[in-house]
Amino acid sequence: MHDIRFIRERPDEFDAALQRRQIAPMSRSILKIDSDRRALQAQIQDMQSRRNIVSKEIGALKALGSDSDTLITEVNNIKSKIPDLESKELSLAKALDSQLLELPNILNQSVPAGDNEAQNQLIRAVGNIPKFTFTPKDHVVLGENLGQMNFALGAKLAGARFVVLSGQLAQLERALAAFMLDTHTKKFGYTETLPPALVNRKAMTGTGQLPKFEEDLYKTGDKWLIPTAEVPLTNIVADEITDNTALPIRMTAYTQCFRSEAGSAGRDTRGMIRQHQFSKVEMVSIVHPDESSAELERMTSCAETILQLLELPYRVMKLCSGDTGFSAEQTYDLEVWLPGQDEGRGMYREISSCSNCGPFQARRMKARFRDTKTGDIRFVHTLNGSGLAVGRTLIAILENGQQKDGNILLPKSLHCYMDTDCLLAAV
RNA sequence: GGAGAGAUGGCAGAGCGGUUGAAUGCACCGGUCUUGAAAACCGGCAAGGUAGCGAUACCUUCCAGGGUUCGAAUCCCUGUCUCUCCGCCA
Repeated sequence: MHDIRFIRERPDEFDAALQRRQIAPMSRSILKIDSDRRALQAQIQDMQSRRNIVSKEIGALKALGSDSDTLITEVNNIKSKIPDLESKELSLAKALDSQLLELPNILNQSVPAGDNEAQNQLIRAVGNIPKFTFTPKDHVVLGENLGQMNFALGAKLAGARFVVLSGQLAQLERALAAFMLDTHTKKFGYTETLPPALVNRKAMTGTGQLPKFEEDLYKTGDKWLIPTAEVPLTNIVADEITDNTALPIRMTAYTQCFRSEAGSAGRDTRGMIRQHQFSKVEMVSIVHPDESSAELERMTSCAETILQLLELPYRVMKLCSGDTGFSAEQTYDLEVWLPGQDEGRGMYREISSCSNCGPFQARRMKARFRDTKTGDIRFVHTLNGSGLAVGRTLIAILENGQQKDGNILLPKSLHCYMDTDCLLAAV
């Protein structure tokens, strides 16, 4: 959400920021509503003030046993006029709110201009792309050869975009989650957290999924299934005022994530790349405004460490203006190398996304901190990042570790979690 | 699911129709004292908004939404959540 005072003071700057998001100027229409509302508000406040004064006088007169009928008439007269003005004021406030809630975050200056992912900026590539003496297979073939990845069964139980893992692959999923959580908690100081997987409308609005992206979400009753643990983790600080001394707050969680994938019909239909349900280890940081830029770099490197420890080659991309998400000021994507994609030619695929949301989410959810020295109360900055998407990591392990015979060599970091260094093909 | 109790400032906790935006304690901030610290003492300290250059004034908010009243933290209704007891249960 945007600061209305910023729009009042610097409407041109605001419109320019919208422009970068391919949105037409809005400051004029927003400020019109805003000034109408404030005029109404001033009028209401004058009446309320008079009402309060007269009511106190009535009280004083009653205490003396004097007659107060004229004053009561006056107050009733004022009161009869207030509700109408209030309802007008309320509808303007709602109009303003609904406009502001649907506008995306202002991009950081450093975000490169661009229409789509093709214009994202390569920051660095890390690790060696494996060379194969044979045409590498994709994870679907590898998983089915292991006899432990069954898409037909997923379809039978739930429908398209579901899978059933079994045996060592099911264990691998659990091993990866444990390995990631252990790394983030022990090495990087994140607090392991197990949040609800269903949340209310308020939480979804706080992080920015609602009101604009309802169609991407699954809903049951009056609750929504989380599309990412970012939602419950970030909303932990909603409506709170924490002392600056408690910052930064760093949390990590392993959860299932649910996405309707409404906008991606036909894309990535093969394999486990894009499922309705997937698991992810998420990192969330709540930080002082001065620290959020550095925290984004730190968080990104936490996610990178996982890839490095798993010996997976990847690259870091800085998202361009057209590819940066609604709530983010700035985003780094980590893309892992998947040698089995594109008929065995291989390609990079997103496996993590680390974003600095600045005060955008904090303002929506009223997450603030108090500077105990100055007494100032300000909005915190929030960041979130995947560390990592577990299903896609599993894919990467299979495709990068594959041998000619269909066996899968596991990275050293996982040996103790898997009690083996290799998955053996069943066929 | 049944029966009761409750929801007040960062926390604990008074208040139960008007002078209460809210006692008191803790925490926090400033100061006195001290070589320094602790203790003690003094002072400050809710949030959001509107108007104003500003001192400041005013409005709203005591879980949320309705209602009663000239006036509601206080009374009534609904919802949400919490606690206690009983039942059921992974």
